[in-house]
Amino acid sequence: MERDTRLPIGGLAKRTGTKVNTIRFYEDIGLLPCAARTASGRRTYGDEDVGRLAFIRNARGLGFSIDEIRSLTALALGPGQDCAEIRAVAARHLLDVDKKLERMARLRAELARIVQLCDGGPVSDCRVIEAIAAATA
Amino acid sequence: MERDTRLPIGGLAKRTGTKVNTIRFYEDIGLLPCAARTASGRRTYGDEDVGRLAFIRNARGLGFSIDEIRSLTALALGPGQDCAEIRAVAARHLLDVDKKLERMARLRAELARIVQLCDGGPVSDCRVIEAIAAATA
DNA sequence: TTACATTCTACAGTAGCTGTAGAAGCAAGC
DNA sequence: GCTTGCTTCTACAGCTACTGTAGAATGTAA
Repeated sequence: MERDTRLPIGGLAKRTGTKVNTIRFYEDIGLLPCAARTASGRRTYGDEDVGRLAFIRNARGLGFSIDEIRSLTALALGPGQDCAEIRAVAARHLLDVDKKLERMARLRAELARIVQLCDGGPVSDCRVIEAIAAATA
Repeated sequence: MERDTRLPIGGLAKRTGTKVNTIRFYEDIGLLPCAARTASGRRTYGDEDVGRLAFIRNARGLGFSIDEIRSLTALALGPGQDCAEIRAVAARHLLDVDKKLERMARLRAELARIVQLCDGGPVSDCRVIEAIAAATA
């Protein structure tokens, strides 16, 4: 059985695909609790820390902001009947993502149109600059 | 006929939907040329400045970075036969946008799945936190 | 022991602005 | 002429979410 699998900060970094500096940064801003320290002052991490950091990284990967993650973890560690709020945070974020997607799709179309203005024609007929100057996106 | 329609910085700001500080920022970083000044030292802008700022704002709206805009204007004001390069900048940016869109669509799907884990079930069954912790996006 | 890797703190830099402080100018009303 | 209130000026701090660096200390392997 594996036990006492304490990791130094570099180990945690490798395990979670996070940079060492980022881990310290999360601790600084209170997103991660202060790490335990060895006698010489170095941070050590256990399984719980691995899980918590993995959660943070996944949430960031899903586009949650640091503040949203703060809310999520506060709710998750809180009284217990706040699941509706947790869902609300995620649902709100989903709406934001949908808005961004929509906006990006419109932008993409406009951009493609602009690039095509040049397609096939002689180089001297390029209207890309004018098209950007008149863009509506 | 309208002539001598010189604008103070606030007027240019309104005209182009840009904040005053942003205009000064663009001048600072050399994206806009140094503005002409009145006797008392205030910036004044003419039609050309309106056009150039409008171009910058549209390009930003299309997601071009400041550096890309720098390239575009340099090419546009340059020798003249660089249109292929202009198109290349825009096409490269389009590819970037496509990549981002793809990534966001995947993320959106994962997020929707997670939010749905809660749908209709009793509040105490919410698995959003666990789902985020195990997310693959 | 010597060398190299890792960690420590502390701080500067990234993009693209945005906001603020404090001083000066300007235009209108009385 | 004077006051009020808006705009502008410079200069700098702050925002998000990290990332990179310097310089010192500590750990590990040959």
